[in-house]
Amino acid sequence: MSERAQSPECQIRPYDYSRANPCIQASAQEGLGSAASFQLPHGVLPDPGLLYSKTTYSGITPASAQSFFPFPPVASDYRGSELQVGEFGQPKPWYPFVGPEYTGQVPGVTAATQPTNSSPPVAETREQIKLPEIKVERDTGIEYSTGVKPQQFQTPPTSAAVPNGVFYPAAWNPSFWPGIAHITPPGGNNQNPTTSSASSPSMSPSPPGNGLPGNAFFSVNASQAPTDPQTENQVSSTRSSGSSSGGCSDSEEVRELTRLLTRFSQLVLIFCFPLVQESLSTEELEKFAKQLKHKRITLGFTQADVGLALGNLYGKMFSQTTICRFEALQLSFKNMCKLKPLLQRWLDEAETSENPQDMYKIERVFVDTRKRKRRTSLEGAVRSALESYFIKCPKPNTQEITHISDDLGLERDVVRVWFCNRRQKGKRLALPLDEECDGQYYEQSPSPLSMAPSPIPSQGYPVPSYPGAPPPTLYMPSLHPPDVLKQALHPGLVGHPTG
DNA sequence: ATGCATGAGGT
DNA sequence: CCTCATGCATA
Repeated sequence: MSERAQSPECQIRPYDYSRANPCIQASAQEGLGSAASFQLPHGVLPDPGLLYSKTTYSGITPASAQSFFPFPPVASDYRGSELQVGEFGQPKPWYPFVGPEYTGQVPGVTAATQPTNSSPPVAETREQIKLPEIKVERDTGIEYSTGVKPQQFQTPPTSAAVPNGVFYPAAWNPSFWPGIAHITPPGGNNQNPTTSSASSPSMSPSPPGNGLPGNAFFSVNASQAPTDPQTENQVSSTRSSGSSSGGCSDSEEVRELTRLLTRFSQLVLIFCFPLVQESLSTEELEKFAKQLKHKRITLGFTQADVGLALGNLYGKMFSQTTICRFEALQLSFKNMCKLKPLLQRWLDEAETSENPQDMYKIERVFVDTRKRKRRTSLEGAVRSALESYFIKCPKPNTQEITHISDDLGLERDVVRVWFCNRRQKGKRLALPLDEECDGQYYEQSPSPLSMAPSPIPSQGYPVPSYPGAPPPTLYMPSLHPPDVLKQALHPGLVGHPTG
């Protein structure tokens, strides 16, 4: 591999994920909780060539900006960037806000804070199964109201394939993440994770439990894997003995305890290992993402297929969206690190198995009981207006949100969510370097919302001059490469009416 | 591929 | 109410 050591100077990537290793740190330190702090070596600079970002941002980049990673092949071109400063000798004209704030979209590594959690709420539910062809109506029109709507997860039409969708009853336990679920209560309730195991099926080709050497940890046996009985006395033993309180003698108990401890430690390893293991660098992630995409395509899988396959492997599936974002390196660094091992395993299996296709192409449909609000589609003008507001104040307070919503005729919540998403997007895409600053990133300063796009009369918002907020115009630096320009063209953003 | 939404954790 | 991870729905 081309690893470059990243000497400070040489650095390659804009911001590198390498710094990261949050996981490791975290685990080492407190065990997962603290992941939040990643820091980059400041010495590292992104390459000059990559500067795009800031600029990009200027325009409020619409979508394209997303490419934060240098990912040539894949879709995006990358420009990364990041640094907030023009270290390269460049002045950073583009910064609208003062320092910390929003620089632009740069690849983002967000400092995350997630402790290991991440198990999606839904997952469990989903594990329910599906029925063969359930066609659910997507929008029943009713959406939000009542009920439950079944959702189906089928491979997209576009996708190549899935001709033979196999449905599996998802029998696994809710434990999506290897071991996690069970860890806690070793003695407690997870007595038999195995229950469902029987059904696990499809994955047959690769033994859930042990097939992968390198990834042993993932074996997750504990959780879902039904198949590996042998694995250390797994559950069965535990469970049986445990339950039979009466029959056990002390020695047995001791043994049992020992076993539990052993198991526990194993689980801990399983759990933590991945974290540690992936001390990935940006480069590695990029490379892996490319590889994944390439192989995936070669093997004929769609992103959705992969997401489903992960469900089969781990009991935790992912959506096409997530896989897509992974390939495009659009997830936070931490998130990338977390998913990489899973995808790696999938890749390994897919490659090794003879006909992965059969194995993995499965369709599952589950029912999700929750109702979801219908997605609001904001008009271009409205978006532009929001962008304008965002430029002025990325983090509006309640009052400001209200103001904006009134002004634009949107629901407050819609506005709030829009800002949340916008910030998230901005972070994702941008900025890595000092994440430490992240807090400051979008500071909530007195926002000068006065700048209403067009219609907005400055209602009474005092317009404190945003400290960092320079004239919007700045955002559109002329520097950008073509792509940037495209983005810039985005309808309203650019113009930002100075209103 | 991406926009808007949801929900778990955190403050 | 925020951030983050994720995903449905859609462009």
